[in-house]
Amino acid sequence: MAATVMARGRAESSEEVAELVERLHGVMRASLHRLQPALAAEKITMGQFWALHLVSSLESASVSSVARHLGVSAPTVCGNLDQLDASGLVRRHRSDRDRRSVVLSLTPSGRQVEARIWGQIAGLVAEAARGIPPSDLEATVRVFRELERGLEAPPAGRGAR
Amino acid sequence: MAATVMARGRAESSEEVAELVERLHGVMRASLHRLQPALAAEKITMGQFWALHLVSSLESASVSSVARHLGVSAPTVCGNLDQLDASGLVRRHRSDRDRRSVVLSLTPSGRQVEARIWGQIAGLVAEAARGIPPSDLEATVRVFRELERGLEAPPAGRGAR
DNA sequence: TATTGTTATACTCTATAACTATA
DNA sequence: TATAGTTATAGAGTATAACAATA
Repeated sequence: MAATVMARGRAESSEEVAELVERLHGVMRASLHRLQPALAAEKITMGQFWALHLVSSLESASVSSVARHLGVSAPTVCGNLDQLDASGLVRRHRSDRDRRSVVLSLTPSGRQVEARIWGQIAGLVAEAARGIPPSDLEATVRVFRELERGLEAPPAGRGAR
Repeated sequence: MAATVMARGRAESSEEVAELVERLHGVMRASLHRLQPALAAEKITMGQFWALHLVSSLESASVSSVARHLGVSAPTVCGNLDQLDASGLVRRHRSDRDRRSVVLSLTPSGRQVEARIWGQIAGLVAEAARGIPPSDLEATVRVFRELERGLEAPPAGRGAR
């Protein structure tokens, strides 16, 4: 019955998962290498770019909200913002509603830099994805949505062993 | 004719690519966070693990061959190997055929550590992939093989803009 | 001269701990 | 007391440059 199918499915997907992990690692390092010239041209690092991207994406970005969405610590984001601030790409100002909090916004220059780098990233991946069937790309997006969801929360209460 | 279809396909996949990039980033950071306890338990870092994994995978691993396969510099690998060597997980010895070259091999302990961590990674991903249709996983592996291939070599001669 | 490995150095990313200001 | 942001510090990962030994 179903158990046989399950067992076969798991044995197969184990090798598939192993290959996926290696490819994921390979794609990440290759992307970073390919993106380096564009980042260097904008005098920005990858960490700074992700902070910039989140300030751009979030409704009302604060240090802690950016940190939360990126899954990094507040001091890390704070450091990235120091550099973005110094480069004139992001502005900080204290909130009037809660004076502990800092409201982040992009400068026009920050907006341009974010758009250019995001365009480079998308172009790079789109170029590498040339020739891949759209249905495969759609499946991949579905898989990654699910993987991210499944990896986010440590399944605390549920003993996996 | 085909141009219309192409244009539509590109506009659509542009958003798809953007989401894929964000999910990729999210999955990477989530995996690293989830893997931290296992790495800490083995007193090993992610960089050391990938070096260990390549010494394990390559036919006859040398510093330069590991560096090439990981896409990192020789000094980086050399440093990782220093630590793996000090932890008794990897052994180095000069090649007799070419005395410049160093032949790398896993110790029994290194083999065990590699297997345990690789198992953790695979288990983590397999758990997160529970419920994903096998056909979607297969498509994803195809996509990542192609993406890695497409990202590897800078398309030097071909002006992409 | 070219290649393999190593050391020296520097910079980024990351985290934890401690501190300040505010709530 | 708790929270937002920051500063201080330290460890890991990365790279380039300079060097040693060998080819």
